[in-house]
Amino acid sequence: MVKIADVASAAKVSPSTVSRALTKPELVARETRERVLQAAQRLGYQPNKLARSLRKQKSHLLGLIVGDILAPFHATLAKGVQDAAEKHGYMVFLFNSDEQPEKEARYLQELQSHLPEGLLIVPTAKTRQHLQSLQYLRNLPIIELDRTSGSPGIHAVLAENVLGAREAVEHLIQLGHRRIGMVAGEPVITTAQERLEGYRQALEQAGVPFDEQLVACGYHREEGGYAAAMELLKRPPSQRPTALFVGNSEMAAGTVQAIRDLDLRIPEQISLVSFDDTRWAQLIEPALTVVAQPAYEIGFLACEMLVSLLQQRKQMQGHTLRLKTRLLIRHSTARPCERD
Amino acid sequence: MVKIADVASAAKVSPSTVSRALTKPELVARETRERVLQAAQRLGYQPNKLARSLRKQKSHLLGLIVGDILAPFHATLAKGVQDAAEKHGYMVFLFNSDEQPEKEARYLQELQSHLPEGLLIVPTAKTRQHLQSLQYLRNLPIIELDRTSGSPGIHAVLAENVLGAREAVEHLIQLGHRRIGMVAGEPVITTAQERLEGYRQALEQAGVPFDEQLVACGYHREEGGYAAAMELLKRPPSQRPTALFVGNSEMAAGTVQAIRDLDLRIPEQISLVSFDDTRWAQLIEPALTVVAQPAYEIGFLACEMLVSLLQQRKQMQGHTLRLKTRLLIRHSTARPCERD
DNA sequence: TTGTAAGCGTTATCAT
DNA sequence: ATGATAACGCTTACAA
Repeated sequence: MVKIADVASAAKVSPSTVSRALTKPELVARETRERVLQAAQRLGYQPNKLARSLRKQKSHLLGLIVGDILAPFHATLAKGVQDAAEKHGYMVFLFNSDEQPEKEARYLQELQSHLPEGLLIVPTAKTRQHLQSLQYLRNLPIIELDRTSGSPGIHAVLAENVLGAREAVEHLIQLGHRRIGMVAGEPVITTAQERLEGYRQALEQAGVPFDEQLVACGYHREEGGYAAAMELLKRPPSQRPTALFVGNSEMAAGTVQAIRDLDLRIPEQISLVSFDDTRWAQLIEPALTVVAQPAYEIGFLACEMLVSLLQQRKQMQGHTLRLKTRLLIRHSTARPCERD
Repeated sequence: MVKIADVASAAKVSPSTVSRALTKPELVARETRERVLQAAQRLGYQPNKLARSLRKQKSHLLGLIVGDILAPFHATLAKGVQDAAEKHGYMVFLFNSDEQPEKEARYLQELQSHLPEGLLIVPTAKTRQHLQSLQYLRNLPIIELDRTSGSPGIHAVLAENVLGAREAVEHLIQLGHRRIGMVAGEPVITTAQERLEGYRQALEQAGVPFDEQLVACGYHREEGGYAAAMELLKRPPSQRPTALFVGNSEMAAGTVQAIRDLDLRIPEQISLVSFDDTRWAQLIEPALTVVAQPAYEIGFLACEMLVSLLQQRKQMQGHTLRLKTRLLIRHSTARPCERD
């Protein structure tokens, strides 16, 4: 590994001059600067960021913890973050909590030891308490993505979950549905809460009484969605929902399976609308009506927010950014069946 | 940030003793050790990995560059790598080349400055030449994933592309297809070459003459797949393939679109088999017959291989690991239409 | 404008 | 078994 000292002797100057020529060119005479730059080039010099970070007490590193890189939503978040980080010259250390608080704790600790300058995180239920014991990390600017941990004064970039859910359910109501079921996620997660709230609001506004029998909460993954949908769809035909609103795309996949296993037809016998747009939602037939989230933008803007926080002196008050969702009406929603 | 010196004074020992107590406990008296450990615990001490890496000249960092984290195959690779890395106490620095050689070059450089101990990469067409100028990186153990750059003596973990493709095409032939088209990727990528080769071999073995008119190469993404499929399917009915073999899942999505736009029915009018298994391939109807790649295992084993290389003294000879694919026969393949 | 020297937090070496 | 010291590669006062 060629280091500053090597460049220095090659250019016949002191190490400090090399350092200056490279990082503060205006402080060094043009002639010297060129000599140094050439030597550096010739030797293939690359600054050692470890040493630089240690000395400057700045790592130019950002930490990112997502729930599950295999989920397109999270992968897209991560891409947005990375693109924004790159734009500002930051590196991103990416981890998966796999939605497991213990893993999250481990990674937070690991991350801390690399002295990141800021943290972006899709929190789990325990994020708040994990952060408490991490003295260094918790004093960093932190931005939460997608959902919040409820930590006081924290920054967050989220989707308009309530509104998005309301629009989806309003769409169903407008089509004439009254018995609308919801496949909701685990209530500990704020997105699940908010989407449920949107569902409630839409019903209330339309004067449809809220019936908790029509809400099935469960594990937020595909299996959970399958089980929850089954529970709702197995009710006697006269009480069975004519439409289902699903809280995320993974549960939606389970819901589609359940519907198929029961030999129901979309949208003739059951209308379906889900949060999250995915490749498969577009490709199945009928294509799914969905509430699309601006995943890339959430990641990108969160990172921009973090960088701007880093560039200011003082910690700003906690700021929450809410990004609009878009209801994409495709072919899984229609008027309810006549028998109804 | 609490450092070793703080722990040292709290435990009334020297910094060296703290360092030893933490990293080589057997070298320090039990009593002292406990005092140190307690002090460290109490103060919430976390070693500064920057300093440690600088001093030890070992970063415990691995670099990973994938083509596109948004593609499920690459995301899964990354997950496998990270899980294996974690198992051995390594951290992974993850980048996306977006399949662009220029981005790859930038990230390789950035990566190098953090002194990773090894590199895992899904190479682009220029990886080989990029590595040439990176003196530090190119002397590291490097493992290529999914495809190879053709660098001499390099290690790689790949799928059995030739065999996988051959099985897929043999399956079509067994069903009675003779006019089988291939939607191939860009020939610069070794996976595309190999899958094409498998296609050839299957035809040859069955005594079906190879017809280059039935092979459409193109950009490996969805648009490329759409265009290529269109080209093949728009031929006059008597020359139109009765089955299509597609080189990867993104092009397969484009192919499905093309088939639908032409109002052809799968599998009655056109059989379809593609490389890569994805969520949508399982969920569309009919579900797609695919050649599934062990993406997670490729990532995991590649990382294991890298770690074992790091733990040996000398550089081993370049070693290539080929992992088996699995032909998953679902419902997009059937006997060709009678008119044929 | 350039050089000298100290220090970032660790760990390895050498004493004791 | 423990402590003093130097060194990893870089930046930055301060001095010249």
